[in-house]
Parts: sequence; C-alpha cells; structure tokens
Amino acid sequence: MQDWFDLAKKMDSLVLEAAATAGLEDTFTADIRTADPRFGDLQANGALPYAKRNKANPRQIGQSIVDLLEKNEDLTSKVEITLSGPGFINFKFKADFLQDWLKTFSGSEQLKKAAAHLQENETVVVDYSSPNTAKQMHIGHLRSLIIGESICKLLAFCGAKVIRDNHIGDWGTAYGRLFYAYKRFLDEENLEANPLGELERLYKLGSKLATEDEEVVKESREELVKLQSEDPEAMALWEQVNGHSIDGIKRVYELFDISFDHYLGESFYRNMVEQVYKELEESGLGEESEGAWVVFHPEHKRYATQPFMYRKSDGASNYATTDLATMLYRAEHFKASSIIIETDFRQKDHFEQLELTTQKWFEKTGRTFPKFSHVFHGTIMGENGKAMASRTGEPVLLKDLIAESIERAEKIVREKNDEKIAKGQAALAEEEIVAAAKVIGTSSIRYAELSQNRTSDYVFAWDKLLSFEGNTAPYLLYAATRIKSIFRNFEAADLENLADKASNIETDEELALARKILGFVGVLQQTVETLRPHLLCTYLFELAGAYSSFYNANKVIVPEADIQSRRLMLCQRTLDVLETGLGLLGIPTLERM
RNA sequence: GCGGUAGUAGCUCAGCUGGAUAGAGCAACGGAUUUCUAAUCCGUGGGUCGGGGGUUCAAGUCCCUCCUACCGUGCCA
Repeated sequence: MQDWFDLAKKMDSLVLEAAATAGLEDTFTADIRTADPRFGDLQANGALPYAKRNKANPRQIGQSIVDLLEKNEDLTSKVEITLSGPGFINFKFKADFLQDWLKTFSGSEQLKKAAAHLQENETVVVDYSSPNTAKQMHIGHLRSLIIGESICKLLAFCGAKVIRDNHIGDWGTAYGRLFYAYKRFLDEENLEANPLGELERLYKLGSKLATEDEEVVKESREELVKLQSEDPEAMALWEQVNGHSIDGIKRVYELFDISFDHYLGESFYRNMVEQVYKELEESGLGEESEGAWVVFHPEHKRYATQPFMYRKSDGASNYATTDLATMLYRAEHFKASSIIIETDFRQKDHFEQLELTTQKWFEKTGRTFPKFSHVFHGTIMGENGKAMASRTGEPVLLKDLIAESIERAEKIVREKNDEKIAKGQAALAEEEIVAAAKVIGTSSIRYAELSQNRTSDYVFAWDKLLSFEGNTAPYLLYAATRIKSIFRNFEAADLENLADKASNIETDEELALARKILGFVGVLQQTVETLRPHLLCTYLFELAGAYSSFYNANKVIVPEADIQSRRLMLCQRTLDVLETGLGLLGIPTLERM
C-alpha cells in the first residue's frame, strides 16, 4: 500500500508497463491527470496523441492497455477501469481502496514522511524578501515575503534542504545621502523607537537636500567614496545603520513569524567582485562597450543587443556584479542544487540575463550550474487600478497593514461572540478573542496573497481581504475549528485507531470528501513543481467545501459506533490535511473562533 | 521600435501546460436551523473566453495578426 501514496505516479507506472507489454513504442506517455468527477478520479489520455503519431485508432490503443490492466487483480480490486470517448482511460477508485488509503496515510507525520521523497537530496537556496535597508517595509514588499516563505515550507515538507537567504540591498548608492543626513539631523530617540522610520526619514531628508544644494551632493558622494574604500569611520557608521535597519526589518518578520537563516546582503559580496571581473574577462564572455564591461548573448533575440552590464564605466560594480558573485557563492559554499529568487516581475530581464551569463560562465570554468528559477509576482494594485498606495501617495507600511487587519478581525470576532452569548452558547474568553483576531488578521493577509496566481497583478481591497466568506482564510479556519469542536466531545483514547472500528464509507458526501483528501498529494506535487501556492489554496478551499457539505448532511456523533468511527476518521484525516496544507501557507489553526 | 505579463459571468478570480457539456466565490433570487460552532449548506439565473484568421480528431490553452492595460528595454536595484 505504501507505494500508493502518490496515486498519479503509481497509475503512470502501471499504464506505462501495460503499454510496453502491449507492444507500444517507448514514445508512449500515460499523460495521467485528475479527471472530471463524472468520469472518475484519474484519467490517462496518452492513447490519443500516440495513436495520432502512429496513425492508429486511439480506441484500439486504449483498449489494448485496458485489457492488460484488467488482468492485474490487485489493480482491479482497487480501481474501476473504463475506456470512453475517443480513447480516454478512466480510473475510479473503489470505496474499499479509499478506506485503505485513509487508514494507511493517517496523521500529518505520515503525510510528511510519505511526501519527503518528492524533493529528497535537493539543496535549495531561496532568496526572498530582500528589501533595501534604510527603508521601511511596505505593501510592495509583501508578496515576495509571503510567497517566498510558503515556497520554503513547501520545499522543506517535500524533503529538500532549504536555506533561507535574505539578500538585502545594503551596499547601494543611497548610503552617501543617508550618511550626510545621519551625521547632521539624527533623532536618537526616534532611532531607538522606530529605527527604520528614522533611517527612512534621514534618507529622504538627505535626498531632498541633495536636489536643492550642490554642496550636499558633493559631500554625499564623498561619504559614499569613503564607505566603498572601507574607511574605518564610515564602516563603523555603516555597521551601526545596518544593524538598526535589520532590527527594524526583523520586527516586521516577527509579525508574520518568519525568520531567515542568513542575511547575506550585497555588502557581503563586495570583495568577490574582482574575481567576477577577472573570470568573465578571461573566459571571453565579458567585453568593453561604451566604457563599461558587459555581456551580450548573440543567440538571444533581445540580449544580443541589450547588454548585461556588470561593471560601470567609472569602474564601480553594480547589482549584476554582486548577483553574479552571489550565484557563485550559493553554488560553491552552500552546494545548492537549486537556486530560487523571488522578486517583482519587473526584474525578469535582469534575472534572465543573470541566468544565461552564469550558465556560460560556469560552463567555461568547469563548474556545475544549479537549477535556477526566478519566481516572479505581479503588482498589488489599488482600487483605482494603479499600484497600491495610501491616501498621501506613500505606500502602506506593512506594520500598519497588519495592525489594521487584526483590528478589523477583532471587531468581527467580538460581534460573533456577542451572538454566541445571546444564543446561550459557550463564549470565548478575552484572551481567546485577542489570539483569534491575531491569527485571523495575519492569516487573511497571507491567504489573500497566496490564493492569487502570483504572476498576475491583483486588486487589493479591504473588504475582500477581510471578507469572511468564499475562498478566504477565515473560511478554512472555521472548517478546522468545527472539526476540533466535534473532537472536544471525546476523550483522546476514543479517537485512536478509528479506522479499525469504522464501517465502510458509503454516503455521497463521505465518498466525495474521501476522494478530495486523496487528491492532496497530486496538488502538493503540482504546487512544488510550478512554485505556485495558489494551487494548494484552491485545493484547500475545495477540501473545506467538501467537508462542510459532509458536515451538513452527515451527523458525526450518532448511536451506531461503526458509523461514528468512520465519520470521526474522516474528520481526523480532513483536519490532518487542512492543518498540513495551511501550515505550508504559514497559517496556524484555531481551537475556537 | 523590440520584448514581457495580462484581457474568461455584473465584480474578484480558477482553469492542472492541447482533452470530454468553460468552473468557483461575491453580488441577485429561492430554500434548509429544537446546531456535533449557520463565519455553514442545498438550489436557480448569469459566457461571442478582447476581435479576426490559422493549425487538428480536439483550442480559453499553440501559431499569425490587430485592439486595450501595466511593465522592461546601457551606467538605480
């Protein structure tokens, strides 16, 4: 039974085996996918394209495979096999099999253990969030942080070794102006209370003064030159500013319960740029153009003429240089088999050029090029169709966004609680209300972010984000809470080994729920392959829907012990998958809400 | 100019990389509640998948061509 965890994979191998026995060429692919529930659970569509390529009759090809599969008694005891339409092979799992599966893969630990082979032996460096220092985190930083963290959790769950690396922008040209202002206008109290706010204020002040006064520009440039030549005094100030900056950033991460393994910002790579210059020149990839050093890719339609500049005409490095050094460090020091960078879609060109360049550079120097993925996301739009901003035109700060979300959530929790009191139901204690509001508030922001296809822009609307209906975090949290509420009627011992005491699942709602639970593995795999968490969200929403339908139509606590056991078992498995899935999105469940 | 990402129900979005009669949620309308938490469930109506052409057994999905929005395109990151 263990090899049935990944149903699509199992069916794929069985169909391929049958195809080979039937004498089909090895160009045959099973093409397993989830089927429309009308037809079954899974379907194999491979007969159609194969027949087309070989000018054969697809139904005959399909029939020859079905005939062979039918001879496998172990298989036919589990699955109903039918051929239909132009040559689709449909598989419908029998109720006994659903039951066996639920019995075998019980509990989130079991799920995790079984999932751990999907990405085993992978070492993945994930670069996400990566804000610039000396600026407060605002709504523009939200997507990378939330999506990146979820990707990390997904990969780790599937058995990968994950290294969370925050590639902060801490060595940019902004420092000259910041230092100029810092030395003259620092408000120490504010720095203590709100380090990022104060640094941002100083940076803006320095920038403003520079536009008004040539002398400021000159002095700022001198500050930057001192820093880049690693003048001790400038470095000490930089260390101090950076320390405050990272403290401020971490305060925001704490609100989301996120932490990084490394903060290897651009500054970390400053002494490796010489090696990049040298190797790119020696390998013949780099060339001088208009006074700067660049890489062209003649085979590429656009990058044949659009340069990848890694050294400016004044001899200084830029972010291409540090990114190249970063690729090298991640490959050699972390021995990454895969590198993922999560940013805004506007940096697509840069990362395509980075990938092409690094690939050639590593090839010429005999290094192994890890798998590279630039995972990008669209813009969060305001309701006016432009990038999200507050009334003053400034981007909304993340700490304010979360605070408002929690506040709104608390209001709703209190309203619902008052209704409970009015109906004479058990009310939530004050701490429970506050804790629930915190979970609901932050989870709502997270889920709104993750449930969107990341490549698209999306419209941010408070009423949608905090809507407690539809495909939202509260809907899922509520489903989990109802399950736990049922369990509170039992002693822990009553809930053990339910599968052994259960009769066969039989109602439509029980069967539909069981099928949905089995679908988790396929969705997990697809989510990890495409690095698109919204696939998991869609699934969890459907799972919660299947549970709610079941809950409304089938009473769990009933006099018949065997029926009660099987329904409790379904509740347990639903909760396992729900908690596991929500956990991968960074969302904890609640006991009561 | 070149290139990228989008355009699917009134609104917000899915659509598993070419599969069977295009799906959800919200909003609208009709129903279910002596509750294992109704923050729920069941049902109804709603579509020229931006327009046009093409490829094939099969196109929302692929190729061409227009239209619209946002974005990138040599010294910011």
